[in-house]
Amino acid sequence: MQLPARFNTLAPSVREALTGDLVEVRGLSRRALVTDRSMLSNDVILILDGWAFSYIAFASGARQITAIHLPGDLLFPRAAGSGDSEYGTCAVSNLLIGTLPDALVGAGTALENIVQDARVQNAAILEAWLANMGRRDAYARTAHLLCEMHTRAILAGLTANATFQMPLFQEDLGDILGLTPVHINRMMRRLREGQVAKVGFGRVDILNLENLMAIGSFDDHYLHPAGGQERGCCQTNGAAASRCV
Amino acid sequence: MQLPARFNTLAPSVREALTGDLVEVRGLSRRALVTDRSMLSNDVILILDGWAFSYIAFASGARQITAIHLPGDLLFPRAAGSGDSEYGTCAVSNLLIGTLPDALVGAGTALENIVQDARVQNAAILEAWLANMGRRDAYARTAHLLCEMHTRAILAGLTANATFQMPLFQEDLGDILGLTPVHINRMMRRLREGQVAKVGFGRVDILNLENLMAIGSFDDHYLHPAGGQERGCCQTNGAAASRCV
DNA sequence: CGTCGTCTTGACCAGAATCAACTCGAGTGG
DNA sequence: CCACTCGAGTTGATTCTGGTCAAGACGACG
Repeated sequence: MQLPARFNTLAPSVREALTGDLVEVRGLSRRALVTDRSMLSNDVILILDGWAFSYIAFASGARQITAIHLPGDLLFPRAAGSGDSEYGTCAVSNLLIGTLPDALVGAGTALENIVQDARVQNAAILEAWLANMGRRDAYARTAHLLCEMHTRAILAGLTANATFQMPLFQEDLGDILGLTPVHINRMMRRLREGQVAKVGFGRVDILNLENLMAIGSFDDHYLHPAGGQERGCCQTNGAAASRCV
Repeated sequence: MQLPARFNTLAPSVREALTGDLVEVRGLSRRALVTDRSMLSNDVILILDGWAFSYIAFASGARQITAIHLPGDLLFPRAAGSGDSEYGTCAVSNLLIGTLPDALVGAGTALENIVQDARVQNAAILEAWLANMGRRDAYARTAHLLCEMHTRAILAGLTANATFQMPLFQEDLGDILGLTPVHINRMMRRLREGQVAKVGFGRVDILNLENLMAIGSFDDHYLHPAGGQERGCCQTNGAAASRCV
């Protein structure tokens, strides 16, 4: 069992625990649902290879993608939803996943920290997405997403340069960013014409990363564990938010 | 120490653990920052009385509120942020909070389940907000938020009917919903003129709850622990999402 | 009484949605 | 082998939701 590159820095004992605790490793094909089987428990799903995304689908037909999962990411499935909204997770590309049973992941286990960190990380990304949607226009939003995916692709060991695979349709991107596919297309054109990034054929080529980051006012700190090396670093925050005094 | 109504159903032993573990109970005044002191650890903050919200503030001056905290809610502070975004939590009204030390909240403690549930709940709300912003127009979004706050006010024991205090400015509501204060105002007028809800003076009066829920296509399941009574209930999900086959 | 902060309203503008058509490549079947 | 379909991407024309700008109302407070 080859673990995702994300885990390369872990202590061998933890890597072994992770590998050993995996049950029900299985492959899924493009666009298959991953959350139909593991739903009856608090088991955690580990992405071993490929991409997936989680979404909320409304009865109206609208869909909001709430998370993208890359190799090494952990996924905490939710009950299938009720009323006019359905929760789900589905494979973007061909996908290899494993299940970590509830019991092996909770209090006092070797994996506790990993799982906890993943929860915190997932929440941080969700907050960043919320801020992205609420407070940036379509162009900046698109740029920000590309920056995030680029950084995460590097962290997942999927690339070392400015090119990576991103097997999402423009319609998917729209459902991530709260835009229509047509408008995603226009934003992509704008990025292309500005020599900032080329997106298409399931691939992203970043032509001018600095520029892209500026457009999306991207700051990667939310993708890294708190405070760099030290966990929970402190800094007195004199400035604070101007509106909260 | 009077615990929020949310905890009334807990076993007495857990209530005692909760009360006993609280350190540094303190009061804050309107609009004071709560995250400046507890930031140096993974301590958890419990809202004892009053409202608070967490936000991300951009260098540009824009702000996105990422969570509203009511009495009984738990809050997991994040480092103060860097680059062009600042994270923070501030008191909406006068606020009483307590701190639960990291060590008393982790693996094997009496509070483990409570804390875990709170994390899951916080994530569920965040996802609902994301979907709200991404896939509903301003009117529906506003209605949805009012429904959520109403349900949560009931769960927090702050009201038993269709009226409750909500000490947020229209500017705050805008920063929750990704709208301008002017447009929030228009949506409030529309709700008022449609005899659906009256919002103002720090108070919400829901005149027609059924209608309000319909406008916001509100479904409260995400505010309740998984599956109602049973934890992690299973239901085979034949329908699934139409676009993920 | 004047100032300040919040709410309110109207007029106007712009960013994104909508609608509709066309391109292009991959399959598919006659 | 070619016509056909189908799905995804691309583009333009038009509409409309929500933003921007600016002014006034109103209550709290010094």
